[in-house]
Amino acid sequence: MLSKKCKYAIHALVYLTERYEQGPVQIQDISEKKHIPKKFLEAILLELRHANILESKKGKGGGYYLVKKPTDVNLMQVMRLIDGPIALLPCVSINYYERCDECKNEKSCGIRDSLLSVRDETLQILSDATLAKIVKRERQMKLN
Amino acid sequence: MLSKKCKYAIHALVYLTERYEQGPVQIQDISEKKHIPKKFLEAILLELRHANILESKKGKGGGYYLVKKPTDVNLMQVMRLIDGPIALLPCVSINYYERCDECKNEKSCGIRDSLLSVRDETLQILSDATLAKIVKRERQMKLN
DNA sequence: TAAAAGTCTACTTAATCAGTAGACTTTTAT
DNA sequence: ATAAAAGTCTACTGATTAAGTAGACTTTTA
Repeated sequence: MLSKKCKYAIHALVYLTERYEQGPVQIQDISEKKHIPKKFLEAILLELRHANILESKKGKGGGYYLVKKPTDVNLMQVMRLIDGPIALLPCVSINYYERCDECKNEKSCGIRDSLLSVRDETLQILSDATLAKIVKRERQMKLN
Repeated sequence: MLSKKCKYAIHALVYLTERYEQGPVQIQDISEKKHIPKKFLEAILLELRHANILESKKGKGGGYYLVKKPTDVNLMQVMRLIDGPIALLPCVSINYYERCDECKNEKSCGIRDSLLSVRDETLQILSDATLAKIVKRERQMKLN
């Protein structure tokens, strides 16, 4: 399961994508509309800013806004940033690889094989899910 | 990520599958061969027995053995049993469903859609990964 | 009947999750 | 100039879970 932090991050990003290039949005605003604890949200947005996904403007009239293009941010990136590994075991992880004690030979591990497939399929779907696509899908859905 | 407990459970099951219908295998044996802390392994095997995947024999010459057929036990079952939900969010979970506060309308949630795909693909792969297939794959791999 | 096995309850210890508090800095409108 | 509005940053807190451990107990068999 994703952490709540990650879920909040995604929802905040979707909110900011809906307001892309419309000036800064205040934390307070996002917090209220998306029901995310304000203080917690502050920390999350800061993290997204440090990753150069968001930028902020301080002072009155300030707030957060998306600097990357909505087509250039996807769920894989966000999940990796906030929650870390996507793979189900360290021995099939790309960014957090660690050898597995239980098997002498990784090549002949029958478990690894399936979990590699899961990882690949998951990465495929998540990297295809850009903020642009998510928001587009929501707008289309709402027409029905 | 899977818990270590779940990883241990899978490795123990594979070990018992390799010895299917060859009489009980002692905890000590599994523990040593698979490098799993014995006391921890005891708890895991007990859980698998309560789920009617394993059966045990007490007393001297006792141990654990697989009662379900190796074709009837798959990674989806084991992961659900030990770690719980497979889905990445409660709102896309089959067995642990919970409504998501952030979206007014679940149908029009653009995030949900991708995570449903991830869940479906994952379940597909994991339920196809039976103990029989895993062991078969290992045996074939070892020939090379 | 002793030794070998699994069973069960109850700890423990460390890490992570999900936040909160509060002082600080920057910016803008008056 | 300065008050108010905004984000920044460090440090804490409390609850839960992960990963085991201890130890007494029961069952079986040679």
